Amino acid sequence: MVRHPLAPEQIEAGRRLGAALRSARAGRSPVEVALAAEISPETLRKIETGRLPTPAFGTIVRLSEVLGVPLPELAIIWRSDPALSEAS
Amino acid sequence: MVRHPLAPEQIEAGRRLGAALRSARAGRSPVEVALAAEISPETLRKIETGRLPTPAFGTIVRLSEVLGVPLPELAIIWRSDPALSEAS
DNA sequence: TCACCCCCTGGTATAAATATACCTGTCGGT
DNA sequence: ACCGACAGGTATATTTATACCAGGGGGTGA
Repeated sequence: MVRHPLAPEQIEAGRRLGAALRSARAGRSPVEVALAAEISPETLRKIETGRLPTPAFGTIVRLSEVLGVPLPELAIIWRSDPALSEAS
Repeated sequence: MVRHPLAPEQIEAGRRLGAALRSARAGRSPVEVALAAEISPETLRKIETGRLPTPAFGTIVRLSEVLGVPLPELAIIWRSDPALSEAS
């Protein structure tokens, strides 16, 4: 295999990331945020809904700036595997 | 067009990011770091040389953890456009 | 009620890029 | 002579990023 399909954990991580970004957008217009982050509104929506689970680094950097969410916080959300905290 | 080709600035950003990651790896073995970050050694080398200019968010997150480089620092490196500081 | 308008969902489609693997070769050490 | 790190080429399945579509709800105004 030349490129592994995304693992279920990564898809889950993408869902958490997207949900966090959407809640961070709060009341702001989706098009306004997307254009400010220099991505298309379609792409922003797919990221928020988790249909693009692993966006490019630069895309997340721009979104974190536009939305005012610290990058480490997004990293924690992305890494946090619910199965781990469950197995305490 | 369905997806824009990478802009020259993004390729430059990828070069800076890769160079920073390589210098952060310092003396460590490339395979050791790659496996710790759960990516293939080939991929790590391509990121370090800038041939993968915009890696996935999770890939950079794992590398920043393994190498001990703070994520915001990588973001700054990625964003810093030399043309901007030149135009002071 | 009806007509808009905006946000949102989920489907299809497609060029460009990632992530992986293999290969040939160079350069320093040992 | 060998080995590990490195560069760069080719190849390919999977994914991103973009765009379009048909439609569902929730307002608001005529």
